[in-house]
Amino acid sequence: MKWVNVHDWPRTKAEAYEIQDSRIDKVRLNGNNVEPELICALEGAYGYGGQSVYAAAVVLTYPDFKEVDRSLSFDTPTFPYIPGLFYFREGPALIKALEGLKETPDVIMITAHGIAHPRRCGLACHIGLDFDIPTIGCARRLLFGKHRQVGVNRGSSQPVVHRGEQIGLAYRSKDEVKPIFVSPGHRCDLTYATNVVVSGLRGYRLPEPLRVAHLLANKHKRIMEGKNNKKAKPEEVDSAG
DNA sequence: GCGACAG
DNA sequence: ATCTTGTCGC
Repeated sequence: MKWVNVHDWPRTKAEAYEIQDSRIDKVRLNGNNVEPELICALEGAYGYGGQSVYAAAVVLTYPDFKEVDRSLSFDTPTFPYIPGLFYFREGPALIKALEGLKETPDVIMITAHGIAHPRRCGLACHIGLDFDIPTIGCARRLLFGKHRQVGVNRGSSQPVVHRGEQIGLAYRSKDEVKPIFVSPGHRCDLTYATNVVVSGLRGYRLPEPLRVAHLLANKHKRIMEGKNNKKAKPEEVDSAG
């Protein structure tokens, strides 16, 4: 895939906010109601000390989820993790992974928020803008907005709202497990995003595409770093052998 | 001022 | 997110 809407990468928080603010009005929440044929899932896994990111992009058929393409990437983020500016930390790794795909999916699902964000411009929105493609945010924790308690049974949900406006959905994807949070990123609405997420559930908390991407990203990381080859602590080096 | 805070 | 083993529970 091609990164079509390229922009400079910020070095400071102020620059990041500037870029984010300039993109808010470009986010579109319509234009997609057709069932996808190919879906892509994006996920990043952090290396030792959280100083490196291994990303995985996997393209699957929909709705049977057979893998047709995958791409792995590595990046050493320079931007810190700041709630609300997550894109500027993990974005480079995710973009690299997407650039390595030969297949072009109809929609991308990402472990992050879309418009359920303080400025309605979460990571999923940015990725959608970057590649001009529909994106769905599916996060494990709430970043912004409020919702009433979600019923304990699978399928229960509550709208995530802010000042009376619904910006996402808290959805119980599995009995007695914490809900997940769905919000559109770009070129789709919440209904579409929810449908795609829910139709991807296969008995686990996360929809199958993200589950696959998650496993892939972690596998990638372990292969590169070695499961038990983390940097030894100094004292262990001295006393060893 | 205090608490919250995607990964 | 990551560090980290076994272990309690369905």
